[in-house]
Amino acid sequence: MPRVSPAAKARLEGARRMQILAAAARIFARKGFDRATVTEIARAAGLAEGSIYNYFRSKEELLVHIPRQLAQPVLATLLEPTPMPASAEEMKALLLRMAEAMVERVRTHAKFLKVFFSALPYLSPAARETYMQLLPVYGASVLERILRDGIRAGYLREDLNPVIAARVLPGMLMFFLMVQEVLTGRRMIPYDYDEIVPEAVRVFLYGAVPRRRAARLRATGKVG
Amino acid sequence: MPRVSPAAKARLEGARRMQILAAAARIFARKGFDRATVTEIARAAGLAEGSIYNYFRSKEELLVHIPRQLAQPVLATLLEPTPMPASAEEMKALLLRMAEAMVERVRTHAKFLKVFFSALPYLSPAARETYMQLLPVYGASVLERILRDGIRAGYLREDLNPVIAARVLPGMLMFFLMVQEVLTGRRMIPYDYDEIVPEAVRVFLYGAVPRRRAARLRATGKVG
Amino acid sequence: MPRVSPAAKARLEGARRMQILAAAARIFARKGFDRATVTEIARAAGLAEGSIYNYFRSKEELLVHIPRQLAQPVLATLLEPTPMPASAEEMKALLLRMAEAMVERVRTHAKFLKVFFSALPYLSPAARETYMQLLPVYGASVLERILRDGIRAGYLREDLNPVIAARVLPGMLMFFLMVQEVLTGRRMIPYDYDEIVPEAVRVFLYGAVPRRRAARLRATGKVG
Amino acid sequence: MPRVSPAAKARLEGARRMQILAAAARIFARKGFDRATVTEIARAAGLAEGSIYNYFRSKEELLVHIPRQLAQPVLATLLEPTPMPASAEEMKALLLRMAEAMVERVRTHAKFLKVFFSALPYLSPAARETYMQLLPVYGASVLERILRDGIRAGYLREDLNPVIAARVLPGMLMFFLMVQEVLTGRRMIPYDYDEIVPEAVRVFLYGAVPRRRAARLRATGKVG
DNA sequence: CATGAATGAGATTTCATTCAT
DNA sequence: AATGAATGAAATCTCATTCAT
Repeated sequence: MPRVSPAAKARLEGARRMQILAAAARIFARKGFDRATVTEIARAAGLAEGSIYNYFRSKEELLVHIPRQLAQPVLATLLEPTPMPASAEEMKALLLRMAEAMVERVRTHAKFLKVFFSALPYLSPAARETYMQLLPVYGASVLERILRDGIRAGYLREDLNPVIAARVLPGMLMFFLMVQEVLTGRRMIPYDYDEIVPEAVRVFLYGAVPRRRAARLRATGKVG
Repeated sequence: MPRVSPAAKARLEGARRMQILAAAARIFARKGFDRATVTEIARAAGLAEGSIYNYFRSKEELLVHIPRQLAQPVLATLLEPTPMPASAEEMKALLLRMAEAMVERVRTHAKFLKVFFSALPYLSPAARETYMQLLPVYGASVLERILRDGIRAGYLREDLNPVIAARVLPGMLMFFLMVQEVLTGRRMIPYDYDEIVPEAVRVFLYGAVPRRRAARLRATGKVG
Repeated sequence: MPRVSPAAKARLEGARRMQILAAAARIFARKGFDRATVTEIARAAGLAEGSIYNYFRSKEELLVHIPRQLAQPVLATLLEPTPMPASAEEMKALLLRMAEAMVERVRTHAKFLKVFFSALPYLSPAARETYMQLLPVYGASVLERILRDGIRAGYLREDLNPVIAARVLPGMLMFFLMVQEVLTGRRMIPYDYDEIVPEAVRVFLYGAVPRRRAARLRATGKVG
Repeated sequence: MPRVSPAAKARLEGARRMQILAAAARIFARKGFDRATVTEIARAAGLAEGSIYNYFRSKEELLVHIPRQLAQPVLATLLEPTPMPASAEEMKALLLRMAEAMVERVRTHAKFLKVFFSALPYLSPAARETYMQLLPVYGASVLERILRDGIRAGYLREDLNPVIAARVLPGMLMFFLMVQEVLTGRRMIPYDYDEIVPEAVRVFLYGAVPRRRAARLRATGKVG
């Protein structure tokens, strides 16, 4: 005969799991998966080493469950439904907002992403599969839909490949973010993100070549 | 009395070091830094474990020295002097060549990059510093110079920020490459790089917005 | 005020103890003393781990109490009184019956005997003493009496040593049984026990040497 | 280039293995497989814990290899080519010699056998398989051949089943030995083995029933 | 009494590094 | 310089036992 209701018990167990995962994420972020020790994680969670194993079968399981419980909110906001833009200006505003959100999220979760990228390549295939579902995180599919709409509506080039463009666009900032925030952890150029982000969006939308000249080039058929 | 001349000896020692580093890179790539064992590396190099320590002080030193000796050639070709483009078309051709080279190099060294990204965040500060010099590998500084020239020559927008643009441009492909080639190892969209690369370059140079419309928008002062 | 009478309470407690010991015996039999876990035993007994400790002080106590409560019945049937045989034929029939009973019992309790032999040598002296009383299980003393009677009645060799014979006879089958049923758990020769048992008894009674030849040898005084 | 000849190295390694196995056998014998610790075994062998693993892959492997290297001599002498007996007398002499050897060996290795029987039932199937090959140690197959020859030569009953007889004969002494020497470690009857062994052989060869009477019984068809 | 989460000692195993040869 | 056996610290995981509820 249980002294606490099953519901209360489940809630309590869930809380403990969260508490452990949070500690694990902290430690993993600080030292990497292989260098973090279970004892350390337990201490960080305010438990004894053995207690961890009442909630997770192994150290690897800790890693596998971190995103599911911890990154879920991040993923959620990233994928929340966005109103389709009706013009190039609206598109620009939307892209700016998305880019700013991306920057903010990466910077906030830089430490976690560090673990993420470190551990991923060497996890067991099963664990990797679990992680994989998190990867489209960078929102390529959302972008693709938006670009496709823009082309149909005529405010984006009709010869733009939305599949490819949706995959190269995020990288403009993401790679920079990865290097600066996740890998090196130090500022690489003397600009803030509120300068970098608009510039990236402007390049994406209008290109590096001056409009007049570009128009001329296109008119004479020299541009591909 | 030395049997071999000091020079010959140095050469021999250099060769041995290269041989060990090559083996280490292979093993690190396959299993990650922490999971690779010194014994394994020694065997792969055709030596006994103990012998490694005649050439490197520790396992970490192996990692630290890999880029310097191994990535040097990669870096070299990337940075080899390129004739400055004199027009947008030449610029486009140059960017295409650079992008293709980048794709080829990342794909060739995917396994090594895997280690690189895995190990980097958790290395000792000293080791990290060593690595750092490799990071501009993606050629940002070269690009920056090229863009600056283009602006000065007038075939790139005069309000383009060459510092930022040089950092966001490589990411367009690099992030995609990282995810597809290094992290997941599986194709993510049904396009080959000979379609992806030109599209990325085209977007960078001419933007996603149609030229005519863009020109008009810019003329009415609503853009930028 | 007790809700139940002390007597009822004692009965209940006794039942619980039996229930736990039965579960322990099952698990010990399956995995051996050291590899069985208290949790496992508790689950098999339909209790939680902690509850075990309300009835037994430790895991070893479980083992110590198993024979007393559980092996008692086994032992009892094994030692039940047998009518003395009056002739060699009756003796043969009796030995056959005893042997068959032994085979049946060993096979039935193979799992229990497995624990028995595994744990015995390493128990605390006290625990071992408890077990020891089970050892004459193989009924040597009963046999000895029967053989002694047979010699006195003249249908067994007068120079037969009943003490020794009573100890070597059971082994003919027991050792085979131990190896085949308890230790390896697989059939070792292509004969069933209904062929093996009579053959063993026949050898015991009439020997391996042909009667005529034996008679001759004995007559010439060469045997002995 | 090895400093020591491969032969010398192999010899040295073999010696170390023996040294470790001897220590393992001692410790296993004292505490049983599960309660013995690798550290303990290492200390007993005069090594550090880790060193054990330079010679054996796991603790279980230690157990598995003990018989092979330790019981090898025992087995060897047991299986050494024996001249086939040409008469019942020679057969008797041979059986006596074999039985005496068996007694001597069991008594010498009583402690090891204790471990052997304790651990066997719970080993991994693979390990058990390895052991299995040792089990016919008690010489059943050798005996079987000898009995078969005896039957063919006519000095053993032609209706004797050599397969069964070869399996029940060793048990006559082995079971007694197991109980007295291995399990309880104390003398159970007031006879020495130099009385027990001949009596067992005599019973096996000539049976418990007096020859004359047996002959008569067989003649009247009441036996067998 | 029943429960089962918490505990932490202890066991096995790995592996970077040392060092005698 | 090369070797690889030896080392032992450290890591993961198990499980008997306790104890608050």
